Amino acid sequence: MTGLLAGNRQQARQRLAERFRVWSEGEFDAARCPVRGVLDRLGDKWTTLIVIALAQRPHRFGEVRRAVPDISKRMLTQSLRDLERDGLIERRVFPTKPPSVEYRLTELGESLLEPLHALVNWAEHNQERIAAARGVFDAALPVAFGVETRALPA
Amino acid sequence: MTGLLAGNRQQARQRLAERFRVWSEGEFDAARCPVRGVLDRLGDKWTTLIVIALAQRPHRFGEVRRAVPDISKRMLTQSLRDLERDGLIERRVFPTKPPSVEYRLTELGESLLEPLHALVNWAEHNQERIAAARGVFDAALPVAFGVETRALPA
DNA sequence: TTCCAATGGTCTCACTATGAGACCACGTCT
DNA sequence: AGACGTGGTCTCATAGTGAGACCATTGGAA
Repeated sequence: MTGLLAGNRQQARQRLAERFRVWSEGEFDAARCPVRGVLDRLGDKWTTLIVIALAQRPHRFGEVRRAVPDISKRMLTQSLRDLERDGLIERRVFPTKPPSVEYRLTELGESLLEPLHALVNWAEHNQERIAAARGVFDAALPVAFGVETRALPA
Repeated sequence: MTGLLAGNRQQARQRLAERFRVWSEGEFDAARCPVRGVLDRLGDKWTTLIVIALAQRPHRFGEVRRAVPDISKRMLTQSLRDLERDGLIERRVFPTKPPSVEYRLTELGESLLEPLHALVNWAEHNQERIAAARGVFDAALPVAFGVETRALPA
């Protein structure tokens, strides 16, 4: 197991490093690297959750809201707009009374599910290790001591 | 191509939907779903970039800062702390004068590179489609018209 | 009949997270 | 002697976010 996995990991590492080097070359325009823009969107707290919710099936506005209970209407609207603007979801209005609106993944949005699934998978597999690490870190905080372990010791 | 890719996509879709359903069952504790916590961290604008930067090799504080130029010292410090707390990176202090500090990925952090690479790969492959979609969306904004296409038409 | 809920949003207000930049203590280079 | 680089922390102004009021309409319940 170590062999193949380590191989994949090394490959991933090298490719990411390579990408990063490429981005860093030339003057740094900040928005010069388009991946930044894309990652920012995905990095959004709600965006990812909405996409996952829509992975099941199309949802209406209220359904999304119920599926992701702790999102405010304001942010839900904004996230849906952003997602629609980026072409990841599609918005359909039906002339019912009152009018109903349905959101569904586009083909582009669906293509995102694969890498997203890889990430969610990783998160599920490693959440315990992360929780453990947090416990260790928090326990090691120099609360009882007056010792400042972070500032420069001079 | 359509066959295999579509197959993977369907699989990803179904698995994500399945996960989401599981999370949604029982009363929603918000923090009940640990994946939320992990995704929030990854969703962080800077976290991901720092991890990618460290994929190359260990970096010192100032090096990370130069690698990700538009991050403030404040957020860099905080992001590095969070990453360290989650066990994704390790912090080493060397007793040089002035003391130098090195950050490197842990094994857990390195394991994140694989799904992260998948995501970055997707972002690079699809950034043009996204940019195009944004263009279309922005062009379709009812600026010239007084028409409000978003609010309910009553 | 009248009142309430649900539809999909928008708008305002308060709070919080973020970025810019000063400051620190030390040592080295000019 | 004065400026700079080390890795941070601290304050302050501004940006982003969440809570909740509000809107217009219609259907169902009281």
